[in-house]
Amino acid sequence: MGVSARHAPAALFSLLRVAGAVESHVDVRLAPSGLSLPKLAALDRLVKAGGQLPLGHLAERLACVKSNVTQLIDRLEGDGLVTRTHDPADGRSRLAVITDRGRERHAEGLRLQQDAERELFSHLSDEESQQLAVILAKLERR
Amino acid sequence: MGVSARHAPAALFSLLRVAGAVESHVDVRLAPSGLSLPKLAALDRLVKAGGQLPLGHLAERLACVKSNVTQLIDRLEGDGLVTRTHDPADGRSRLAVITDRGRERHAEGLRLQQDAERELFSHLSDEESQQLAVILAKLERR
DNA sequence: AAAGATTGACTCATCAATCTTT
DNA sequence: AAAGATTGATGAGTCAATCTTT
Repeated sequence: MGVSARHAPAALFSLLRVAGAVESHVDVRLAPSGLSLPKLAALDRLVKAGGQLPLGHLAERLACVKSNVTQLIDRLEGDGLVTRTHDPADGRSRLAVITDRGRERHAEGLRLQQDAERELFSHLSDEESQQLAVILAKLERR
Repeated sequence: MGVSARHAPAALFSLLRVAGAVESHVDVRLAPSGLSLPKLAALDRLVKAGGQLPLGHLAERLACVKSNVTQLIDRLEGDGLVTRTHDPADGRSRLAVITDRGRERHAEGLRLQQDAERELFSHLSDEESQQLAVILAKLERR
């Protein structure tokens, strides 16, 4: 990285803008399922965990704050996709349990999300996909 | 792009996660100025436009919906960084006008944002910056 | 009627404070 | 006291409905 090293101007805003566009594209594709990306992500973690998780663990796996999960589960419960039960092992803890409708919806949403993802990234060559992975890893490591 | 063409697994979530991390990193650096990235962006458009803009035009330049600008300007007005005036040319229109404090804050925030951006992207080689620009352009074009 | 702005209702995220259970 | 969850306030974004002015 020599004296001439200069990142593209407005790389920051470009990255944020594209990420926003990509996110909203996926959201649109997801809309027919009645799911948002955050809701799908929560259902996905539950399915991957075998159907249920304490809210605190779910927050960890979603990399967000616990109060956010409380509200997200409120909405998913309102949709009938999740229920809350007591944790038999610890009276302080609540379990989020996915319902049958929740599993169906998850399968549908996952399919739509993967279609959208394939569509978006199919415009990149193998080489570009590889480059992107490297660059994102570098950016993530501060 | 041959038969073997496959994008990196979870490229979508990787992109969204990194964008979120980058955004929050910049937000942290910006915090001492009392500005958020959306507030800085609004002030920046005003400065670039010579100090004032009708709210509708500001919404266009921020690529967001008008009601969002209404609320953003509410908050900036509360901070004393912007004032609202009537548009002499059209009674329906309101002008967002940046204040002196707003200009100072903008200069400070811009400096902090640019420092953070430089820091983030300095880890990329010239070549990688170039690659990133190309890839983001492709992703943006659907 | 159409354009500009605002308001109200909602999603999603944060933080600080609180309540309950351990 | 500490851990798990919730509540309340706030920021940032969307959409639909409304008010005012053209």
